[in-house]
Amino acid sequence: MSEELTPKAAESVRMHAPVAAIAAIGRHEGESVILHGWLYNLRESGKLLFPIFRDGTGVIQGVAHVKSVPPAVFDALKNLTQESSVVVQGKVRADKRAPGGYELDIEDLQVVQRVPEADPFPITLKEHGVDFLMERRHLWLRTPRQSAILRIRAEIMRAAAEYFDANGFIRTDPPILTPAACEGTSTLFPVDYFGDPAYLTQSGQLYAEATALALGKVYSFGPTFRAEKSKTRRHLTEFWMIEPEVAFMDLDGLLELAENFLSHIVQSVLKNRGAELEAIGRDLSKLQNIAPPFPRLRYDEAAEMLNQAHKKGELEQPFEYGNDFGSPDETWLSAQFDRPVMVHRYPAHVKAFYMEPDPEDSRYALCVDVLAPEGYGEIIGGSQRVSSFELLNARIAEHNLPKDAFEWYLDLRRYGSVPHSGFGMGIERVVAWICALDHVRETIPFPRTLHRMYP
RNA sequence: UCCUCAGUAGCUCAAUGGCAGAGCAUUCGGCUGUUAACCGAAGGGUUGUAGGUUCGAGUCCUACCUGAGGAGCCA
Repeated sequence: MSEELTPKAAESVRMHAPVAAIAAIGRHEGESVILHGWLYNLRESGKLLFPIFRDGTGVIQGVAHVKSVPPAVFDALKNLTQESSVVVQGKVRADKRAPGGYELDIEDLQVVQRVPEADPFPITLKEHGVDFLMERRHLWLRTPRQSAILRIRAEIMRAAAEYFDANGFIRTDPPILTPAACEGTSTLFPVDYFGDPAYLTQSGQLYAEATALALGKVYSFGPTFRAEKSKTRRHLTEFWMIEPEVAFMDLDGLLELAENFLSHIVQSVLKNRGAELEAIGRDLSKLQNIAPPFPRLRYDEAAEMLNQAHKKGELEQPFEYGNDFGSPDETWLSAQFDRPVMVHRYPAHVKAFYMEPDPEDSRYALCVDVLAPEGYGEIIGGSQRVSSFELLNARIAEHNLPKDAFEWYLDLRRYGSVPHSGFGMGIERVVAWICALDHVRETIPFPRTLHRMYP
């Protein structure tokens, strides 16, 4: 292998031009540039070749006529196979016929690795099934649509961290390995920790509460794991969550934080990744009106809306007051608004043990679920946390949780307890909504689902 | 865990119980502006597995395997 690379590296000495990224190639109009990339597709028409190159930033069509390039370059181009890696030099020319506005008049070509035709790149430009693509996720990522989604994902993560960093939050990441089940073992992945049982975290929240009482405003950002056998377009067993936690913040403050935070993310994606959104066919008008204030709905009001919807035949199943919303309920509710809707004050008994009861009516919890529009359902879940030692202690007992494992968590109420609130936002669901994808498996480079661990 | 659906060429899919097919991909040939280019030709099959019904099964029946969609649970 090394003897094959050496002469080719030497050959590149003959190329003299700046290396350009396709996304920014317009800056070099009229100039010769070098692209580092791969062959995306090759069309030919007699003595004219139209190779399309991609470099990870975009796609551009090259043009080579048999008389315009050296015979060796023409032959090498003509014999290129899909996804062969190349270094190509050409002159940038504006062309109205080109989708990106520019074409490359090819001058020189160095083939880094030619994909053999006996074993061609499996993902063609035609349709493929989900199973086939998921088995080849490592190659599927090279397609324009998938790489655009990953760029948008990266922008969502960047903008999310930017919002907190710019507003006085300190990033404090929780452990991934946790010593005990927080809310029952059934949803956790067990691991062997030097002979002792340990679990992959299903939420950093409890730890974020500790760091919030140390630092005031904090957030954590990392992977979380759920061993539930969920098999839907909204679930992964490994997903990324960003979780702010703020000391002295009540539920009203949390609602404001959530709407400002989400709006910042959407507006940042529109500003910095508009081209990618258009490339995947996103209707931008649906995102442009994502700005505060978001509609707020008490659980009771939402329940009433669901009942009316059922009477009108818009919902198949009747909603039973007192239950948590089912998936079809959330989908219907979120489709009623042009921006995320914040449903708050659920019945306490359907929510987690650590949620503060509403002082005006203790049957309700000071909690909120944020449902994304266009039927995307829950993207944020949060609450004001129980601040009373006595109440939290009683709740832990009621839920038959192992008290020893929660001693440190109770300490947070023994020593300088304050009202505090926080939420968790699932990154993949936000990416799915902003990109209008029908499945979260396309929102993360290598999804982990119930039946898939490869690649 | 439950419900529904699917599995045929490398891929996407056809085939009334009666000869295993098409488009794309690959190879060869043609074309000086192609836009998932097009035109012509070639190669390519243990119809998911096991059993059963039948003169005859890709097709009907049973079980299993694999995957997908949904429910529950959740972000």
